[in-house]
Amino acid sequence: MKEYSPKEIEAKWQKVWQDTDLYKTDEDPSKPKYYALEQFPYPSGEGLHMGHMRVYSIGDVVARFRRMNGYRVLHPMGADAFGLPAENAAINRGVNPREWTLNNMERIRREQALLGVSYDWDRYVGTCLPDYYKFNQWLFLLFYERGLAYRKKASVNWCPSCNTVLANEQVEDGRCWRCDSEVTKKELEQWFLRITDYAERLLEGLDRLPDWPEKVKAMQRNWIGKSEGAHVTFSVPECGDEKVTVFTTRPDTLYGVTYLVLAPEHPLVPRLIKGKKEEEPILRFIEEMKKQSEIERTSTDAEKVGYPTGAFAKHPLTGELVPIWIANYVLMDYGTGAVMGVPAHDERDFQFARKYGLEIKQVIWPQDGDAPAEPLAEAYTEDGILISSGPFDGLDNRAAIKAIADKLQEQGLGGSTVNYRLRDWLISRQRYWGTPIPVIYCDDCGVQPVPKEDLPVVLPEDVVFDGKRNPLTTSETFVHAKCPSCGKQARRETDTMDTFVDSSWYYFRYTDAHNETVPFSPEEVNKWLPVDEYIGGIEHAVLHLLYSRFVTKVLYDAGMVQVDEPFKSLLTQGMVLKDGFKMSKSKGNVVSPLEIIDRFGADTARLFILFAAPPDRDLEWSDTGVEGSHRFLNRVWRLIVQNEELFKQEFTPSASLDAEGKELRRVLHKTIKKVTGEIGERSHFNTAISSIMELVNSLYSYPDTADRAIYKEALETLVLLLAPFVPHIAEEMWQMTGRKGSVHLASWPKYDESALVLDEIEIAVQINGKVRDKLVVSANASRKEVEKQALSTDRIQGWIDGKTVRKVIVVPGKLVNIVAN
RNA sequence: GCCGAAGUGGCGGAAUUGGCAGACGCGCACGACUCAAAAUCGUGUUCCCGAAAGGAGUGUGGGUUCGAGUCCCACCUUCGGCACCA
Repeated sequence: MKEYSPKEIEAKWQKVWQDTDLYKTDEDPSKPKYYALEQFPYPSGEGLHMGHMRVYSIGDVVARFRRMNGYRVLHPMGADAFGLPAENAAINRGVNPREWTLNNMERIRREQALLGVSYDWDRYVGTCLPDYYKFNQWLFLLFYERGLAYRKKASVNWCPSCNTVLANEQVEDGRCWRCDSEVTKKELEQWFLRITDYAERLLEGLDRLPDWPEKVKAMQRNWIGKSEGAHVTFSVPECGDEKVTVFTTRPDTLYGVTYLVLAPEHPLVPRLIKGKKEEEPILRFIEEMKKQSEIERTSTDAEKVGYPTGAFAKHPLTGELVPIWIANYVLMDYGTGAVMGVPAHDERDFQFARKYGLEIKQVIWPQDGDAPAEPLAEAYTEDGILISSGPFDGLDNRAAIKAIADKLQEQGLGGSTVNYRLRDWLISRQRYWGTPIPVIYCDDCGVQPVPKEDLPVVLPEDVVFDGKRNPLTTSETFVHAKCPSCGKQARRETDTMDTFVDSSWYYFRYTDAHNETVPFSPEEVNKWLPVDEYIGGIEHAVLHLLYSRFVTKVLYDAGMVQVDEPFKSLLTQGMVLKDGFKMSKSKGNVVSPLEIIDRFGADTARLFILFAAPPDRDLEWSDTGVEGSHRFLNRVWRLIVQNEELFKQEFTPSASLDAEGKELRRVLHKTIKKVTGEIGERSHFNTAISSIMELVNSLYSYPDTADRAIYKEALETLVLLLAPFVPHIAEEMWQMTGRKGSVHLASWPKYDESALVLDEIEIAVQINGKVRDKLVVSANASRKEVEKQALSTDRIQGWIDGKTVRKVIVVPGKLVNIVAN
């Protein structure tokens, strides 16, 4: 008998598919579209790992399933190829980043092909190639024209190890997302994209994404950090017209303010303390704060430390003077960098007031409680009724939030406002291997964007990689440029763009990958977007996925795309674990996909990874599990090979099937229904596969003497059902059944609801909810008949003997429950 | 502290609308084939007691219901995100 030899057939079919352009995108406009997309890989020097293997296997099932179901499917692949590792390789190994990256891209592409994935390689996109990054620059200019790209001097996150600034989203627990070094602060002039303008739309859009995991939406909501409250402006009489505006979510407690606190970096601080005895210690304190790392500064259990400035602010409604303090717990980059202290109704303020002996004034009182205990033992943060609040006394505090904000508004002293935690996206990077920001600085004309017709601004080759400076600053030919406006000598921007800019629009580019004049044409992009299923890792929940949504909304506003959300459905695949831990070199628990493919074939590897867990859950690698999957494929293989003779025979479907044939037909159609639903509706590939396994078990126990026509049909259908999961072996077996043409172009089988109906059904008979007997009844038996039969069996009679039957519940087709006592 | 997800056999996991808990696979045990082994095929496999009948059982405690892994209330544990956020 012919042996199953994955090596041989996988190489054979991969070549055939390539030679026949089998996976070239179907453009037939009469078919419904489907865009299946997996996050493109970062071509590091490591090659393919199990995480890749998993995401591509999932995406490939989705794409193949849709193709067989009559969709025209876009299923492209590319590489996210700019970024630090290539540049560091250049420094450490003395290689050229471009060559290094192109080699890695080629390698990962080769390894992806070994998985047997159905990509349209003609649409390949590599972000480090000038024909791609040209349009990063084009898009930057679009943002600039629309007032969404701006340059400002700000205190920014600096990674001392990567020698570059980072966006807020790229700092995790005060550490660099890539190298884990502690991030410090630096005052630098940098380019930002105005994502904060889109905060509300980014938040609101999440409600229109029912097919996104709740988890990711929650993370984005958290990150955007919407907070409703009010601005309140206090004046500082001793400083003339100076004002301090605070943000609060509790304007209802305004009459309980007994002090203000400013962040140490607040611009007003120097004026408040100038010439006072407080000046010296406060300046020392500010210096100390500056030296602290982000981690120390924002740690929840850091001791609250404050200093009085000696200055006082005038309460906007009472006119009372309250002391102004500065303290470490107030952050300059949230709200206004100033807060009002209401110790009676805020735990943190309470703590602070206790420590420094500040006044605690209660202004809210429980609805039906007794007079407030003096002094308060802890902050009262519940709802209640206002007291000691002038005209607002007796008002419910919820109502007072609005009433007091309105009053402030009326008097021009503040009013309701919304605050977001989200900061603008800092995109400048002081590194070489990225897209040059297309800007020129002219002494006479100022900031000058590079004209679109001059794009791309190409990365120069004459640079020095010494690990100390931004290499671009070492290229004379690059730095010196002519001012596009006046033509005089000018200086070119040497920073490059965050690579997350590159990946925030690549899925548009796939629709029109070779367009030389614009990033993509509206016709092409509108044919395919939104992405119907986007598959990738959870680690991009607030990075790539947030940036992509932002960029899409800007392109929507610019009239370039018709969608304002790029990814209709999102599937975040879990990690691949070994012995309970993420695979990593340092743990020494890495299993190489290529080794597995070499030993068992890609089909086995794909099958195992899809079968071992639902896609969104972490998956525990199991060597014996892989062997099990391989065993299953061998089992299927033998089933087909053993029946090669059968496939040569023609059958006219028999008018009446024998009992076994009928049962097989029922199992077959049940399987089609199950597999179709599990892939198409639920993305539960593990249960789809398990039901195929059950079908195979049925085929193995099907007697030789029973109907052959249905047996043959079941075998052929089995191959079709397996095709999305294990494309090579399915293709080989499809040929054995005598079919011409690829199984991957065949139609997905349809199920016949009437085949699912049974003549007789086994139902459970319960007494008081416990199963006591089983009963086989005719499928069309009436409730009454079923009840009668259930009550009449010997076993049931024995159980109800001496008891009174109170009630009998008949659930048709399922069970009978007899209530007796 | 706030938000999100999850807790089911020895293990991965299944049970889609409240209806026979443990599908499918791994592992394990036994059997067949074999001189033997591998491969393959078959049988069994939640736990306890038992010859059988039975009893217990989906993190814990309560509730709703004829009936709860599934719904409600209160808690525990684990994982993930945010957080001196005003």
